[in-house]
Amino acid sequence: MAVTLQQIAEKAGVSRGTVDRALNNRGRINAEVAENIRRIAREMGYQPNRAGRALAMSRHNITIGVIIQAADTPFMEKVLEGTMEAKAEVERLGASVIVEKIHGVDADQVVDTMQRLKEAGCNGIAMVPVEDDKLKETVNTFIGENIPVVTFNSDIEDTGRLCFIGQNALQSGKVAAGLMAEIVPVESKILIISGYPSNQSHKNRVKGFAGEMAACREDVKVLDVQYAFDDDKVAERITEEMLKEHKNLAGIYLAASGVGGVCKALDAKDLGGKVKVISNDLTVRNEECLRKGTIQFLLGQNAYVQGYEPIMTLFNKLFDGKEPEQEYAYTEIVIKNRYNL
Amino acid sequence: MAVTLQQIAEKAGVSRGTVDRALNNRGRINAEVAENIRRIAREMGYQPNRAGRALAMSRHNITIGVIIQAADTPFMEKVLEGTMEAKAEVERLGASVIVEKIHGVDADQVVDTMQRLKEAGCNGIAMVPVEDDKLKETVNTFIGENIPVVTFNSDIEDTGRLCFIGQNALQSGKVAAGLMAEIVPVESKILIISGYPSNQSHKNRVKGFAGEMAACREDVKVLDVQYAFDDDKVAERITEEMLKEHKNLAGIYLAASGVGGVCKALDAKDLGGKVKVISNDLTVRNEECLRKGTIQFLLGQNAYVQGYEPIMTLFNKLFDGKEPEQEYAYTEIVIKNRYNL
DNA sequence: TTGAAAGCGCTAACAA
DNA sequence: TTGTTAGCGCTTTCAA
Repeated sequence: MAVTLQQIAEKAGVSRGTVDRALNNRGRINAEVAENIRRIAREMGYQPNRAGRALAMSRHNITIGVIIQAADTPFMEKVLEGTMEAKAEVERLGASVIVEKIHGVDADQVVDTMQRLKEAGCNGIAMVPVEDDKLKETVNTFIGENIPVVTFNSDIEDTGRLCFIGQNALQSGKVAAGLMAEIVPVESKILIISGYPSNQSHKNRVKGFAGEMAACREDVKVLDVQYAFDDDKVAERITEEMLKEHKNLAGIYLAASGVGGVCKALDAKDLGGKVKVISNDLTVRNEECLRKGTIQFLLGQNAYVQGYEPIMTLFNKLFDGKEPEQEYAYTEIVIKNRYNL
Repeated sequence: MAVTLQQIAEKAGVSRGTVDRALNNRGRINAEVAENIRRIAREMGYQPNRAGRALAMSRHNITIGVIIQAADTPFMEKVLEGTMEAKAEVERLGASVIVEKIHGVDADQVVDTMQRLKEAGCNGIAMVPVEDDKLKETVNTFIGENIPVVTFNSDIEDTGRLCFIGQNALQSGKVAAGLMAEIVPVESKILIISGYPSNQSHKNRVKGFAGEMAACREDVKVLDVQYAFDDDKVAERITEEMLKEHKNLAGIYLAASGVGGVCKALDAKDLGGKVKVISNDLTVRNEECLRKGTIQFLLGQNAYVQGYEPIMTLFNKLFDGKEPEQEYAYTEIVIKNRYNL
């Protein structure tokens, strides 16, 4: 059996309350007595019982608020799945989680939701932020009021937010480059299709890809970046045009959405599997293309973890006082081919 | 706040004990009353509080025994890491975990250890088994005595063991084939180096690789399987010989250990990066070769999960009565290139 | 500065 | 068949 507070108390000849004060640095205790108790606890290998702690703490009514973009994409659905799992898990330990879905990328709405969550008694907030000054300000206000904020999926820089959980977009681009470098022939051309020029994460993927490609395959020419605005139709048109223009186009790196369009264009010319395609996000449709062989690799960003971890991070902070291990918790970059889906 | 037994009891006009009996099917209760209570619980969205449950159950002294091969390989060290993490986690909920490391692959020793763990009061066993009839018998005896057994890393067939947690070796071979098929040129030759002819998991990897290779790259010739007996020296010699014998050797698939030897042989002829190498296991030395570019891909089998999950699976079974979701819990097959290590 | 005691939600033994 | 109660390990309040 594990060591309990009571056992330590007996050995130290004091009461349970005193041991508690000593081990949790609650003050109101004689320094020597405290030191002695800590020594005994160390010697006995004391590990606090989480169940007992959770039960006693359940009076504190720890509440975590989550602000998440509406789950209208398969990716966000997967995120939400992780969120709901984490919610169930911490609620079984006596805490509460309030999930607020918002639609579109409206900073004001995010700010309003934060306020509402605070009024509802939230002790911590996890959210997918948008780039906005007023939002930054609000985040810092919350921090000042001792309400930690965790960002996930995208980050909001220069604030006191506790940590960010999401993908290292630059690294993701590099991983794609490493794959592409292995599978395209010498002296060939490669096309990059991105989403929005303004999107930070798309930008970083492209940067990582182009940089690494230049570094390890000097013979390959990377064409100017095209933007598909996450639109299959646009991606299809771009692909068609570039295929026409560049005879020896050997590979396409999709830094954002548009797989469907690219595949349609390739299949129409019977080039599926010939022109190598590497893309992002493990959506059902993307996986289909992978299985068919029209695309060669998909890079995943572990949506589930992105939904799950922020809540757990906040819970650990609020419940155990444990700070996250690092400020940037990058999720693993997952490589999928048709066999390990 | 979450719903409690007490709240249900009040609404149903009965006592907490009765609600407990109803929701946990403990019998000794009027069927109609029970049904009514269950309905109310459902309506109120009752979720049992894990902390309360854990605390009450801690009198049962749930003990889990783990039998693991000595941690003298980096892989097993990683497994052990997962084991220790899971141990800490369930012990913080009031259970106990006894980890027994054994040396070599001696069935008798495994059987002895199982007996010892039973005498020490273990209510469940997680282990890396070896193929042996006496061991099978012992496993079945334990099952008969209501002590569930979970196998991990390797499996033991035809017994009543609760489940197996580990890699799908056949699929791992296929994933490797999918990668190799993308990176070797037409009309080239590929070498397979396995470990032991008798090792089930090596055999399955080879089978998966060869089968899939034949299916998707008819132009490529797969040479006869060579065995390196997990020995770098042997792997090196094989590589040297085959390089001499086959001019257009384009790829090597290593189904077991020996990466160091293969790389040495390739580097000696300045063929690192030219002859494509795909291997298994994310050991430090292997990762080094990947970073240097001498090998192209490593397939991981998530050692940590293999150490962690068996304990959690047993704990869920013993604590919640929850059966594992599937009999074969295959760990994800992880693809690593030099950028996502 | 310390001790005593109540209570968190649940299980289980005992009493009715 | 049902109710009552003690107790799991911990936190926290109140009293000493």
